[in-house]
Amino acid sequence: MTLSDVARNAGVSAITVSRALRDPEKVSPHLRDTILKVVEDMGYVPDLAARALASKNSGLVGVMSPWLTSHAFISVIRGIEDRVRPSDLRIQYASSDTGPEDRVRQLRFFLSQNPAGLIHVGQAGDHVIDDLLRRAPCPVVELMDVSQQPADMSIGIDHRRAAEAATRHLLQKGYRRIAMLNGGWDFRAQRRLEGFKAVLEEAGLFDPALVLSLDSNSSVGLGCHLLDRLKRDFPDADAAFCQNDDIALGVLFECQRRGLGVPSDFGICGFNDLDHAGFAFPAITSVRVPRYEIGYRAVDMIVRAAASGSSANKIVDLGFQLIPRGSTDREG
Amino acid sequence: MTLSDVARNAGVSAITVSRALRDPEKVSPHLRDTILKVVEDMGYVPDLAARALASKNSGLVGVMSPWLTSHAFISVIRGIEDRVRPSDLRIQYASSDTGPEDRVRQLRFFLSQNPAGLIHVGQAGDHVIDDLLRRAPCPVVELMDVSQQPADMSIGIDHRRAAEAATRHLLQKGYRRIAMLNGGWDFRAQRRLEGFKAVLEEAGLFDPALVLSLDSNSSVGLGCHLLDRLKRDFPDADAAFCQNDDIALGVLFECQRRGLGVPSDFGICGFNDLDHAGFAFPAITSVRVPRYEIGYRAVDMIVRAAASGSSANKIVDLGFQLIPRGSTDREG
DNA sequence: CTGTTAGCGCTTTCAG
DNA sequence: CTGAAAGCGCTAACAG
Repeated sequence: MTLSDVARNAGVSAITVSRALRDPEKVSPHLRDTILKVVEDMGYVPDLAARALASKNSGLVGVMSPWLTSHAFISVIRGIEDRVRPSDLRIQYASSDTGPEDRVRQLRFFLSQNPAGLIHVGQAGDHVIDDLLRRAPCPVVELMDVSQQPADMSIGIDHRRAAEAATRHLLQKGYRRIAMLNGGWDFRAQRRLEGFKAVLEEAGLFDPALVLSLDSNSSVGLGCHLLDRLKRDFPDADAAFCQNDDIALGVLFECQRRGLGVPSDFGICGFNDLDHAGFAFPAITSVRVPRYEIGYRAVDMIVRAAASGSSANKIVDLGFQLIPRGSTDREG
Repeated sequence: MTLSDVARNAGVSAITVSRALRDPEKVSPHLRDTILKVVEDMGYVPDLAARALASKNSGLVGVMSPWLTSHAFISVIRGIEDRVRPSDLRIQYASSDTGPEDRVRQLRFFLSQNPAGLIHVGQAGDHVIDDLLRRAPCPVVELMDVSQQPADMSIGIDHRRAAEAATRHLLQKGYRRIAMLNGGWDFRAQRRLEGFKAVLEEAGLFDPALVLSLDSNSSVGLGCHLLDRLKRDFPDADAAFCQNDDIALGVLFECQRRGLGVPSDFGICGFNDLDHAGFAFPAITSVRVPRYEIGYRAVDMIVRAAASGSSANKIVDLGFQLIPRGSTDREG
């Protein structure tokens, strides 16, 4: 069933039906009602491929992230979806955690579809990707560290400063042998390491041996494992800055298993302020990142850039917030 | 830049370039190499909208779920992505947790795109949706309880039997005042309630007052909250069958906060066997659902159905597995 | 194996 | 406010 079928039944031309559907204002009220009724009755469904081809406007926003399936990204997705719903855009997600060549392939796929916008959770230093993003014929928002120059626009927080705040907090609470526990070393994690290192060096307390990392598909398990290794090799370690709250949760459990008192014997600070952090026992100190808002505003930036026709290299720093809780709550 | 541009530069006709790109076998090796080189040099990117329009084949698989952003769905997505990657399909996700009319809108959106397949995480009893799915001109896989008749195909587990197994386990361990703690009551949760109820009634131990539920956007917080309410109103409650592992985690934390011994004073059984269940202290007994495989095979079923042209009302029961752990490990 | 012709379903552009 | 004509970029179907 096509637009012409509807047009015939309504006694008008195809283009008028098209207008009644997309731009009701441009059709006389009477005709509009007739047409919309026929559309309804026939159960007509427009063909988006044809529409995209004819108008060179797909209404599609591509989201590309290596962490599509991470707990932290869930809130970002919620924000994205909420902002998209009232618009006439659609979102298509692609995970890019499968090596650089696949990443390029995914991006090409998006570009094949005349996207209305692109949201990219960056991997640093991939020139091919950077180039493609820079040339993309649509607004591009990078969800990343705001300290970097984006291809087009970016939104996020300053991860280095967030790490500094967390590390200072641990120092203030009197912890002295502070470890940093990590999953993979993506760009953000590296920025956090810089902040962590800078603050501890200033205090004369930085020990590179206390920076542990390991790839694992279970973050909670990783936390258990890393604490285990840490306490085995460095029994005097007295706190951990964990790169996400799942790791922090694993560390907490492992402390409980070993009978290590938290926060008295060992302090734990997480990152992201996921759901469970505030409800754990003890509750886990964490760095709150406005993830929902990052997703929401990323789409918003695309909508606005598309409307105004220019994006003006916008960089939005949404800021973070350290949330002190029981897991570090002892006298400094 | 279009196919014709490439064709001109390669000194062939457009259709030959088209074939070299999609069906290299059908073009002579020499010509193929020439063409692919020109494509590469020019950085030609095919227009998927035009392709979809001309071939009536979008290569798009729609995934619609009310839990796109739930922890349990993450593994399903991983399975989906892994199976899609080597194929020439693309996935588009839509969340459908925003009311029935929006759900229909989302589905229509997919249908507007000539999807190659549809994956639907079902909400029971929505006739409009059921109808649309039944009429859909493509393979449809429902991720749901396998006890139901699907519109086309379905894959999953039998939630009622899973709940029976979990409840029996709690009985075996000597728990007698067993509560069921729940988020929303979707279809699966209702099936689980049936199983829970049946087993307890058989033992003469079912008490409807011990079935608690509450909507909340924080599952861990919900677990804390529900345990709180449970112990306040029913101090003799001695175990909880939680509808997911996040709730179970909240219950565990709340028990710790109250000084309730787990598993001695209170038994906890979760559902899904999420990452953290096995690493908690004590580790949390849970029901393992093959979520990754459900996603993987769902796409596989679509691919096969598309290839064979028929789906034959396939229903695949992947089975579950009760994983007994510390949180219920006491002498019966 | 390669090319020609026609047309997918819609929208743009330009007339009325 | 409405319509006619043309064409978006690609591929099916047929021919050579």
